Amino acid sequence: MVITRATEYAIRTVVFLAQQPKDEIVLKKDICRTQDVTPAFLTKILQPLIKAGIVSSQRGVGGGFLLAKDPSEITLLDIFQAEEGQLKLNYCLLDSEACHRDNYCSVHEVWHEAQDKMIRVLTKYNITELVRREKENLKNSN
Amino acid sequence: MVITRATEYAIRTVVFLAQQPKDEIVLKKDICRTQDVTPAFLTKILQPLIKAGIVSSQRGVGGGFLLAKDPSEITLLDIFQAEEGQLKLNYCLLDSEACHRDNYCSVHEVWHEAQDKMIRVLTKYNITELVRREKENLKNSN
DNA sequence: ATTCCGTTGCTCGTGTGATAACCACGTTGT
DNA sequence: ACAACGTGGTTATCACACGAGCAACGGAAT
Ligand code: SF4
Ligand code: SF4
Repeated sequence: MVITRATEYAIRTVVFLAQQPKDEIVLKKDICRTQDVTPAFLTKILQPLIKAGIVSSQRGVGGGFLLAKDPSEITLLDIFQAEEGQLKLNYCLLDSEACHRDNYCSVHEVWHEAQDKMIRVLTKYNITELVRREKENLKNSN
Repeated sequence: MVITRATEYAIRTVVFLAQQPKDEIVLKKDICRTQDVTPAFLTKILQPLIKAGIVSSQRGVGGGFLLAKDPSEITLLDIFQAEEGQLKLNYCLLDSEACHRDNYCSVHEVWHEAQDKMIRVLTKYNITELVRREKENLKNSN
């Protein structure tokens, strides 16, 4: 019951990209340096983000990565699901075949409610908002 | 990001015990039969519940398991934490040494909020309530 | 002696976190 | 054109931890 390091790094990466000037192409090694991820691992992490249409990439000299869409249209849930697949707290929540008790089980309903609440929080703030709040946090700490 | 089978079975077990007449001692094999768990695995699962003071056990002839306290005082979070330890969605949420960014990171706050919401749901209903709702669900489906 | 639970150790498979080798593509200098 | 170089892309592999489950033996109660 904990998010993977891949998801954590993916979020850091997207937030970092969103902090750059719009359409600025960022080198992999710059992401690595600033976000404390190794290049090899970041390579792996970026692919799902690209496939999910969150990040796009450019090969060759002057290549690198940049956001594929406006950060205000990206949520933490998008990044999470790109890395870990559909969010589910228990198997019975997605596959109705998973447990024959699900039509009367009251625990099922509680997991469902918990999951809904969680998804709501993860979609509540987009990346633009998170960047704004981070900047504000830094300003206040000075 | 999914609860373990151990937690799932532990919850089933506690709910089952709560459905029995008060202070009725239940055999391990009866729990297994009704809740679809193997005895060997259930043995392992029950120990944390006993250590957490949720279930108590009786050895010897006529022995078995029963709830150690009133089901109205047991929440799903209690059972979860007995099996999986402290609930945390990301490492930075419990250990403040885990990430040096935590004093300004806005994502940290979001995880915190998501976790709080989840904990609130898992403590909202006690086992007595869950048993009542399950009985009601069964009645309505007939 | 019997019938229970408790403890311990083990297996086996899968997932996580990470590395590296090699491939494919774009850019640039000639 | 084209070759060299600088990027990211793909794939295979690794060590390790964890999840899920099994079994053997030990210990308490009756
Ligand atoms: S018993 Fe309830 S909570 Fe558990 S898997 Fe079945 S439906 Fe889901
Ligand atoms: S970057 Fe933020 S969310 Fe990620 S571990 Fe650090 S404090 Fe937590």
